[in-house]
Amino acid sequence: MQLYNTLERATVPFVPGNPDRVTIYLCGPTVQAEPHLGHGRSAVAFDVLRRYLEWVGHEVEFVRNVTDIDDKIIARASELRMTTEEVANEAAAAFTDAYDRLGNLRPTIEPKATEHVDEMVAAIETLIDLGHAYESQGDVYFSVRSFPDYGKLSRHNIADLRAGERAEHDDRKRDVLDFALWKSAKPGEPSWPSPWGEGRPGWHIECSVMARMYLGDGFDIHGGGTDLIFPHHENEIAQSEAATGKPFARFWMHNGMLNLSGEKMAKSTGHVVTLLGALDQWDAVAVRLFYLRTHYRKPLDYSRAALEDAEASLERLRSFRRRVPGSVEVSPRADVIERFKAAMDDDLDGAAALAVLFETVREGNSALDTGSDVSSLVAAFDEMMGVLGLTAPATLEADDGAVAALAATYGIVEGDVDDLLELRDRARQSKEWETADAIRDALIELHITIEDTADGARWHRH
RNA sequence: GGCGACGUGGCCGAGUGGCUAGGCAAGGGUCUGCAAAACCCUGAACCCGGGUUCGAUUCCCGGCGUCGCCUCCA
Repeated sequence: MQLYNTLERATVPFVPGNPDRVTIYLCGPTVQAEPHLGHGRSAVAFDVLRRYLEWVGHEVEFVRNVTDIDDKIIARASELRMTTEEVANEAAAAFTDAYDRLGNLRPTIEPKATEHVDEMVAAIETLIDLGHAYESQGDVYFSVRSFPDYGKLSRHNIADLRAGERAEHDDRKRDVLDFALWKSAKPGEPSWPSPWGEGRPGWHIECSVMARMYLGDGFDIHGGGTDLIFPHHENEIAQSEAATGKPFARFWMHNGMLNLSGEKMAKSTGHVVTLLGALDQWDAVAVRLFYLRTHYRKPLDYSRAALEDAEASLERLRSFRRRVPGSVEVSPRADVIERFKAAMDDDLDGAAALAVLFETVREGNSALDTGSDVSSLVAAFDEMMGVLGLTAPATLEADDGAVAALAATYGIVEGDVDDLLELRDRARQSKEWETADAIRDALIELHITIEDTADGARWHRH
């Protein structure tokens, strides 16, 4: 298997340090507000990585942190007159809900920053002892020039960074590029005790500490969005490797941004489509398919049309599977699985993997039309759908109220879709096509599609 | 200004130095109640200008354009 390693700027063979336990750390969200579609993309990209690794036989330790203390959470809490804990818990619950609905497996460990402050303080002390950090007016900063490799991930060099520095000069820092490991607390802010007074950890040290604590030094894969390469991941490397002298993570994987009207979706600008909102509007599996259609490293543009396209594609997959009800017990067709693996082994080429899936559907449909055995194709289909996390049934519920209202117009009290289908069936039998078609068309308006088959009418939410 | 990514048919989107991506939409057909849904089939592309090559959408150089990072951010 080959993966693109940002550290090398190349796609290179991926061999786990320990094949029995592949270790992945993914930068999770800062829980200040509810998730948007971009967060979902990152979560899905790495969920597919994890599922694929497990499918090919690895055990995977998958850590995704929750940053539940930072300046923005504090600002939001004071704005809403809530505690930072309340803000964080509420947002974290929204993330969990949205990620579950997307069909992501839960991380094996989901550490919270606030539960690891002691370890962070210890790590900062180590950095001070080693001369890589210094205290200044209750803050502690990492000294960038003390780490010669600084810039190796983002391919920046210190001189260029200084030249392009836009941040205002802060006289507590010895160098504009130095970044905070510890921030002193202002009155009323949540804080933890430390040798430098009451305060809170800086964002970057949180990830360094939690990653090393759960996965050890030199773990396999560190992931996140491309927007985190600099400074966040660069700083994580600096802190960790300065402290230990050992490599921090072996592979760095970064997912591309989700764009809205050609521009990056970002909380800070309010330029967002919320994830939960999208999941109320579209089938969760369609949203997932929308992500997977584009290679994970490329930018992906959100649009209504793109989601509708994904929805239609998903329907093709589902209707194929509906033709062969139940589970299949035979082994999957080997050539299909081989092609699927080839696509996934090539830096998780989801789009190419989907092509294999759709080709399988076409071949399967043709075989069904001629009455050939399709069980090994269906088995392969199920395997691939499982690895991609697309097997969930339709997630959007029929609107019971609207259906009942429709039924009422035909004199049915508290009717459901099945009642309407029964009515339509009777109309069809007596060749009252207008009535039958009116019911069908009205149901389509309610996102319910009817399929007339030899065994009678079936319906599904679309 | 520095670093980086990308520009493929109507739309989305893989990939390759010469040989079919795939999806959506469109057109044709099968089935059917003339339908709907479903299924099958079909076509069309590689930003511009040079260069390397027997041959480039694919490699190299230049241009134009879009986007990301350089500040919090998945």
